[in-house]
Amino acid sequence: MAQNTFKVNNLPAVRRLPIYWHLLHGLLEKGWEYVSTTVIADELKLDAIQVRKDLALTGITGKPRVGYTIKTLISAIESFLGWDSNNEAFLVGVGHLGTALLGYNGFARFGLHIVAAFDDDPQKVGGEVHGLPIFPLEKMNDLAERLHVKIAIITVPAEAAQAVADQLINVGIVGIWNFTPAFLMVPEGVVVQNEDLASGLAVLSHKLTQMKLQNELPSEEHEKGEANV
Amino acid sequence: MAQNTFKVNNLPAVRRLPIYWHLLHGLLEKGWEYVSTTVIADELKLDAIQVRKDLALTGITGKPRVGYTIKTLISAIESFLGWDSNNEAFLVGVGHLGTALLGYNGFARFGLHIVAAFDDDPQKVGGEVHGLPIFPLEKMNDLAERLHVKIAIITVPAEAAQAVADQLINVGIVGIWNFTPAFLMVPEGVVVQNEDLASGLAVLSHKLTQMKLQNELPSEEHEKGEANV
DNA sequence: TAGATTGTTAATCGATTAACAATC
DNA sequence: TAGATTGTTAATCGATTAACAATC
Repeated sequence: MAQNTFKVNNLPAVRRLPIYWHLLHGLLEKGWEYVSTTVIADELKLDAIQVRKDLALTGITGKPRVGYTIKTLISAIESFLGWDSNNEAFLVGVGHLGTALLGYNGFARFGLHIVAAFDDDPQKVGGEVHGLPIFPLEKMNDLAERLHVKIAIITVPAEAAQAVADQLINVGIVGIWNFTPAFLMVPEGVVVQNEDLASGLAVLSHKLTQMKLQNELPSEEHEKGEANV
Repeated sequence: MAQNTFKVNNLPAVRRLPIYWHLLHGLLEKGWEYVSTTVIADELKLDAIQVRKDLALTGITGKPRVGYTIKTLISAIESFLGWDSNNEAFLVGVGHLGTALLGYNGFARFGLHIVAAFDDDPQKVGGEVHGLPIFPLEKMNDLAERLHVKIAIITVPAEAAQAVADQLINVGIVGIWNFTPAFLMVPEGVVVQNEDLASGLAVLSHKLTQMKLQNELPSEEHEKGEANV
C-alpha cells in the first residue's frame, strides 16, 4: 500500500557507503569507468549481493554485464549522504584531538566545514589553530545565529560534554558529533553520533584475545574440523 | 554436546562494553557500590535485558534485588577485553591525527601504551612528540624485536597504508588499528580494526537527512499515526 | 513476606546470504 | 548468441526484545 517503502534505515550499510566511496575514487584514478559489484566485493572482502543491496540504497542502478558507472555511483553516494551540500560546523574543545580535527582538511570532501572553534581556556581564546580563531564559549550564540550553523563537533573532556551539548542545542545545533565517551542526553529532534575511540579499541582487543585463545586451544575444531575428543 | 558454548562473538555488544565501563566509573565516583541493569539501561537509553545479556559476556553475575557490584563489573569488563594487561603499541604516521593520539594519554587506562612513533619525513625523524622520539621506518624491525610489540596504530595517508601494514606485519605485528580509509589486505592471523571517521560522519549525515525529510513531509505518520490519505 | 531484580529460554525483528529470473 | 551481471524475492542467521521462573 505504501507508495514509499522508505526502508532507508540500514545503519551498517550506511557505514559501508564511505568505504565504497573511497574505493571507487581509487578505481577512477586508475582510469576505470565501470565497476561490477563482484569486483567491489572482492576488493573489500564482502559479499557481492550485499554490495548490490547497499548501493541500491542510493537509488542508482547498474547495467547487466557492465556494472555501474563509477562517476554516477560516487555522486549518488554523496547525494544520498548529503555530502554534496555544504555544512558548516562548530568545534568545541581545542585540545589534542580537537586541534587534529581542525588541521585535518579531509572533511571538506564530505561537505563539512568547520567555521569556528571554541574553548574555555583563556590561554587559548583569541589565538588561532590552523588559521581558525578560537572563541570563548559565550560567543557561540552570536556566531550560530550569524552563520546558521547546525552541526557541532565535541572534543572536550567527558565531564564537560553534557554542559557543552546543552549550550549547543540552545543555540540551534541539531547534529552533534560526539568524540567523548560521555552519553549525551538530548531532546527529540537532535541527532547525536558517538565516535568513542574506546569502542573501536574494545573490538580490536577482543579480536586479539579471541585469537590468542584459539591458538592456545590448539586444534579446537578448525571452524569445522572433525571432533577429536 | 559442546562443553564450551563460546558464543562470544557479539561485536555490537563488545562495542557497548566501554560505554558501560565509562558509566560505571562515573557511578563509582559518585559513591555508588551497586547498580542494577535497570539503572544502566535508563542512563544509556538501552533495554535492561540487553544490558544484562551484554554484561553476561564478561562472566559476571549479579544479585537479585541488589544488582551488580560496580567494582567487580569494571574489573570484569577490563579483563574480558584484555585491558588489564599491558599492551605495547607502535604508531606510524606523525601527522595531525597521529600527533593527537600520541598526546592523548587516555589509552593507558585501557592498557595500551605507545612505545614508539615512526614517520618517513626526515624533518620529523629524530624529533620528539609529547616526549616520544620519532624513528624512521627502517628502525621498525629492530625495535619490534627488542620491545615485543604486537599492536600498531596506522595514521599515515591512505595511499601509504598498505605498504606500512605490510612492513608492520613483517616485523610481527598481529593487531592493526587502522585510522585511514584504506582497506588493508592482511594474512590470516592478523586482526585489523578500521576506525574510519568517514563512516561515523556518514551516519550523522544520514540521520540528519532523514530528519530533514521527516520534517518536510509534515505528518507522515508520527511513527504510528492514523493513515490520512 | 512481597517485590525488585537476575538469568534463561522463547519470540521477534532486521540484516545478511541464497536462489533465480531478467537483461544487456 | 552465451554468459556475466543486475535486481528482486525467499531463506537463513544473528541480535534484540519479550516472557517468566528463580532468588535474595
